[in-house]
Amino acid sequence: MAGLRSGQVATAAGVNPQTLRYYERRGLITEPHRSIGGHRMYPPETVTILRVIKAAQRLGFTLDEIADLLDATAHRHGRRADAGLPERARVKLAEVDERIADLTIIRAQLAQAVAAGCHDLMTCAESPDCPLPFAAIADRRRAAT
Amino acid sequence: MAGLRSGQVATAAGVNPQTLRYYERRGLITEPHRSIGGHRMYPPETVTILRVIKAAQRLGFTLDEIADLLDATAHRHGRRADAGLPERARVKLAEVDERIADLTIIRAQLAQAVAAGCHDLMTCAESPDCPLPFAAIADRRRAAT
DNA sequence: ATGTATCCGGTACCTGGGTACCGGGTTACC
DNA sequence: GGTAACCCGGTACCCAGGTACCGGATACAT
Repeated sequence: MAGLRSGQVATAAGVNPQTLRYYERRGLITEPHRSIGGHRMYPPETVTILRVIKAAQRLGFTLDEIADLLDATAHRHGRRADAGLPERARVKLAEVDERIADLTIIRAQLAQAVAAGCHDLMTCAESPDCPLPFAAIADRRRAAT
Repeated sequence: MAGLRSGQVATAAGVNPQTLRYYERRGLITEPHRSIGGHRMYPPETVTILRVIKAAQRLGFTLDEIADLLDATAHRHGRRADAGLPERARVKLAEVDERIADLTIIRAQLAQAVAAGCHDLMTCAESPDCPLPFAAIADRRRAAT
């Protein structure tokens, strides 16, 4: 009846016990009941929630986004301007596509450098024959995930 | 004759002036000469070096790797067990391929979630019909860049 | 010679997602 | 009822790659 202790939950979900407290601070899991002595006693579904969090992380959602998503789930009585899962998944999908496109360009450049036999960055930088883009795209900063 | 001041170099290379000092600490650029008053006076090729660094970063090399690469360039009198640019580029290329493969799987899962019309993570987690992998792969941790 | 722009070193802070350590209190099992 | 294993809150630290702030000194143009 009492519930699971933090160590049990952590083991069952495959996470570090500290992570539970961290997620609690971040608002990803709700504060569990406490034993008389102050120890956290978790309901069993917490393990599922943790698995959901980990699955969502693998899909590229940040902890903040996941918190929102779980929140939206929790009190899903209608309106709530923030988009639900389907919408967010579509947005994330677009982000992933963009990231793949970025990496594909990078891949091509690396392949060219290998093919051209660039043996030294500084020499390449001064040679007009080097395929590497030293003339910086410079501006499109911070690629995601 | 004196050389460029840090602000001039930073502007020319499109980086923050603080970044120059940071790179110096990290061993990416060598300590420049100083004016009588102690101000750094850079040789003009520093701008090229910075562009090279930025280009290499875009290709996915870390600052430590770039430091090594520039180092290897600098005193390239023969032996030196650490691989040169061609070898490193091949390794990095493989890493990028792996990352693209990862993202492709993620992309497919997101697309499935969208197609299946998953509307709520917690509900999905309990439904056997949901395509999302809640039963964690869990172990293959920390995907790169 | 003076005003303004720039630079100095040192230190602290940022993002994101945790992990580690501490001294002391609680539970569980025999 | 002892004792081992666990948990508490609080704080500090980790990764990478920077950025920001500070008081004071320098450089350069006039």
